Amino acid sequence: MKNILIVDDDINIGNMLEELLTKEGYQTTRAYSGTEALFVLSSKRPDLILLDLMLPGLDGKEVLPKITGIPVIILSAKSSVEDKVELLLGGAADYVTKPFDIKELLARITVQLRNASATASPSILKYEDLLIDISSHQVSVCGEAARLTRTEYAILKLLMQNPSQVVTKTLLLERLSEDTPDCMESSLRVHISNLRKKLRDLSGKDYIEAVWGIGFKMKEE
Amino acid sequence: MKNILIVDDDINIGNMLEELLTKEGYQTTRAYSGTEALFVLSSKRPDLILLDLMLPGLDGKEVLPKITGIPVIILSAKSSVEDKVELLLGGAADYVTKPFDIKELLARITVQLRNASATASPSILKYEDLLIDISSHQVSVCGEAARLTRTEYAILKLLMQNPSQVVTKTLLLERLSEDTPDCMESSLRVHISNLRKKLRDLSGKDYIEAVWGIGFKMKEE
DNA sequence: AACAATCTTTACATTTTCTTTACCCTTTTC
DNA sequence: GAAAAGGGTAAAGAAAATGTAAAGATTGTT
Repeated sequence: MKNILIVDDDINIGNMLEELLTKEGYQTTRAYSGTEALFVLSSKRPDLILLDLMLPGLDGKEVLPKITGIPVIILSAKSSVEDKVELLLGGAADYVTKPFDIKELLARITVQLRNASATASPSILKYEDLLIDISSHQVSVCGEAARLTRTEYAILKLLMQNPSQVVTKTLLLERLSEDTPDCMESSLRVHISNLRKKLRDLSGKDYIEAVWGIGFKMKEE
Repeated sequence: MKNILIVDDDINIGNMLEELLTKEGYQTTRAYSGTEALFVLSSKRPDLILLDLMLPGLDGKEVLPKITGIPVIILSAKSSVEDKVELLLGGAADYVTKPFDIKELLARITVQLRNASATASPSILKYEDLLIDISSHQVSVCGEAARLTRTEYAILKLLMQNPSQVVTKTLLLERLSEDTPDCMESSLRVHISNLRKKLRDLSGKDYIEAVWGIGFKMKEE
């Protein structure tokens, strides 16, 4: 059953939405401010978020960029094109102006959930004896927990998300520099070396294969 | 560069969209009826489709279900909720009513292209028993993976992208020198020889044919 | 401020790939 | 048919990319 987070300080609209969505067979969660929404998200991962723009405290515009991986439909009384453009380009999946038609909203929710399930990424990655639990950020090798640094974790995750695929050095560097701004190729080599060593110490195997001139990939068994 | 198919029988709106999208850096293709749209799609795969509803002959509603795998934004003068719901649930990615704001449309196009690139489908080149998966940088010959060097991969890819065409030595050298600055013709010959050998070891066949004085091409079967 | 964990740089060994060279074969040209 | 030019392959040396250890720089924590 799909779970939808409703973020709106207006009790009436919130209740109406909750009742409507429940009747349609969705589970709902409520939040009444931006900060509360983020708090909820720190422990839960709903399938979709309905986000009002005018919120007490943290504004909807400020909340949006902090949400990743979950489609957000903006619900707003503001119908200015500038707002729409800003939020759509800022990561919103759709923008519906109040007052909205209930059936249209339901249809747009369906569209987003349809998209999301097509893109859905599993929360547990498995590759032979390697396991990554994305949500808890944990890695286990042959049943034992591995202590990886943030960078090592990011590298392994990227490789395991595309098994049997070559992950280019360029892509790796790009992703890693989201956390740490500058990362030379020499540095990447060292991280991979360290990662290999940790995995080897726990399993005896080498899971990572270099593809000369291109990048790295998980070894075929 | 992203390609957008504009399906609209209204020349003025179509021209306006084409000009606008071109200015934004998109490639555009035009179709003026539903049947023409489907005809275009039988040979081309644009990244996104802007579909008008009221079309001569085959209606937009009838065209939509025949489109799969490409996001469709409906552009329509009809603003009735029934239409919106029907089309959104019927597979449309978004629904924009005419008259629309240009900036909003561009933002919604960006959103759809953003979604689509996340779901990126593998692009595969095929030639008899040879397969290249461009996205994962893999080559398989008769089902078995081939270990090609960067240069060998580049040569094979170039040949397979233009099958039945002769790829000139000049062009090959030009492309190869993107990676490695200096590459003489003698060197190219050796690369092709090595490539042939690897393919031959896996398949028993020789796929590459020399065209005297000009360059190389894939052998006709 | 001292400490620990992590990341980056440096340096060098190792491995793979690329280019050159040499020699032989095939096709074209006269 | 002989000379010239184009193409195929093997082998060796040159160049480039990778693997790893160790030292220096950065960051965050107590």
